[in-house]
Amino acid sequence: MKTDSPHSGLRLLSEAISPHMRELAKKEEEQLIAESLSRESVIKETPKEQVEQRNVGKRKLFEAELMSEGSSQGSNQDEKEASLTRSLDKIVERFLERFSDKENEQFTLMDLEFTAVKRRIYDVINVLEGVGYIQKWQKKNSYLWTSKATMEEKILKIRRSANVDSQNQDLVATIAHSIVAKDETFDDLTSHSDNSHLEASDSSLLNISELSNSSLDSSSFSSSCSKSSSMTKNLSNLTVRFISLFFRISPVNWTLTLDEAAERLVADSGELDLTAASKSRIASIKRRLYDITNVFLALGLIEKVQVTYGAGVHLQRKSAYHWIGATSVSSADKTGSNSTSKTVLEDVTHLQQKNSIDRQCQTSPSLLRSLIADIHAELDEARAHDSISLSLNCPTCLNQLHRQMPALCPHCRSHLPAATNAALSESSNSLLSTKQKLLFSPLPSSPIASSDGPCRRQLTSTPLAGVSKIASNFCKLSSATLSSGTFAANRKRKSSAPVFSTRMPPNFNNPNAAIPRSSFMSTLVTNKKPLASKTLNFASPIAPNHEINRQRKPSRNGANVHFLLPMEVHLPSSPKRIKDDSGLGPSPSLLPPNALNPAKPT
DNA sequence: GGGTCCCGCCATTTC
DNA sequence: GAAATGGCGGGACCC
Repeated sequence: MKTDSPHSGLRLLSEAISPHMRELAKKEEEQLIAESLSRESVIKETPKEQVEQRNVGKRKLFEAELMSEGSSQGSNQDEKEASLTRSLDKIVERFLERFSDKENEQFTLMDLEFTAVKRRIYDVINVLEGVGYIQKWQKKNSYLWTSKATMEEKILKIRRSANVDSQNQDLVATIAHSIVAKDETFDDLTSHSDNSHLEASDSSLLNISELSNSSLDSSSFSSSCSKSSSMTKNLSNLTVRFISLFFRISPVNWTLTLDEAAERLVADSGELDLTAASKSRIASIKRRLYDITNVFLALGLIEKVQVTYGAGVHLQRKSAYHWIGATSVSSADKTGSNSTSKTVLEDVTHLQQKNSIDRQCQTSPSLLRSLIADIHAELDEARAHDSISLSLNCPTCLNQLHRQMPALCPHCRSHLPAATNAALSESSNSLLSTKQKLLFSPLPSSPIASSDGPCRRQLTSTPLAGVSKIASNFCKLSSATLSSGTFAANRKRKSSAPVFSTRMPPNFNNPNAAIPRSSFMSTLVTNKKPLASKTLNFASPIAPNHEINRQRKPSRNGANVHFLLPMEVHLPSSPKRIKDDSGLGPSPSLLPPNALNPAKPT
């Protein structure tokens, strides 16, 4: 745009808007210029003050220009000032009002039929771009409002790129392999698990980078973490990375504190240390995350919750944000239904995560490490008691073969015949299936007939089944049912650690029972921008049972109880059986990046 | 005193 | 060179 004075551009812009606004802007411009000139004639201002005066005038003019024909009915300047939307969530609401029924609509800032401070609009646009609602159009000052479906698709991509699924599938595969590969040590297993986790994280960084379709060159994202420093400086990219953190840091409960997120984002860029610069960087990122969360709250993508760490005198409470997807709390939830709050991700992907192994394994490596220890103990016990050996012998050395996947005899290292391998494989698969059923079994698909209203579900004592049970939340389980399931009765689990309590509090099934205030609290979010809406306890998953049990409490209106899974707990690097855990300790992101990848003992 | 978030300076990018 | 864009830190406000 060719301009010959600071105000000529604004004049051109004002000509493009309504006659009313054009008149208004013209008057304001004349008034401001007149005021400025009169001041200059009386007071000798410094150049800086002059510039500032001019900038203020320009800002006011532009903000006036952004006023719509419909909303510009106010006759005086005070009303206009008051009507200027300044907060990000309000601006998002205006965006949604303006574009809620639109799809793939191109627009410029001048097309926005609401009043807002321009600088804030840029913030919102950038976040909306990161979410996928908006795409920057080819030419300057032009944007494309896509659609909710596009946004959901992008979020799904972000989540997939977080590699949670593949990461956990790797872990499951590792566990499954360990079940049949008796000679694999626990050290190897944990080392493998952690490596896969870190590899997944690293690759997710790259994928997330590629996902960002901002104006920055995507190739600059793909080389190293150190280069990601510049990535985090772009609000759109920061938005993408922030979303991915929900699935990376907290793959089960999708809940983050801003401290964790900021620290992790800085750590990802290789800047996390104890220097003042690093702390300043974290503080700066946090400011941006506040902006992003405000937009997310207005979009209904997250909800604000309170999380507690530890217990007793060590109890710490913090605000956090829980990813809920694009669907707000359903009316069914508000009326007391047992249904979960459905996320858009579920809608889009049709993932039946609730009872799937995949879902069950979306948990922390440390938890899985503990589980692996359980599995080994259980298998040792089973082998000892059930004599699960195979009556197949190596044709070369005649030693007895065990259920192992390699096609080599473990004794003489000779190649086994195809028929022997097939038999071994079949037997291994059978054993694996049995053990998976035993160890990973989801909740029974058929509800158990119950005399006290809603269907009850049988449960197992398996830690992962416990995960599933909590994840599938809202299942009403009486303590009697919980402790008397067939599996639980038949299998006396010798767990190394109470990974998850499978016992509900005594009065859980009795809505009239008094429940202590300190219990798990969850209330529905009624406002788009709630204050502290939920209280979640993120005590260690391997904390004593009573700690877990204290987490549960019906919501204030008795309508909805959210069970969120415990946050990741970092275990000692030693691959010993986990005996206890206080549930305290630094937040995951405070730990060095390699904390999850203890050096493999040599 | 810390969490939150609005304000606006000013560097960078775009035209 | 002007305008658009947006990174960034200050600081007000609130609890």
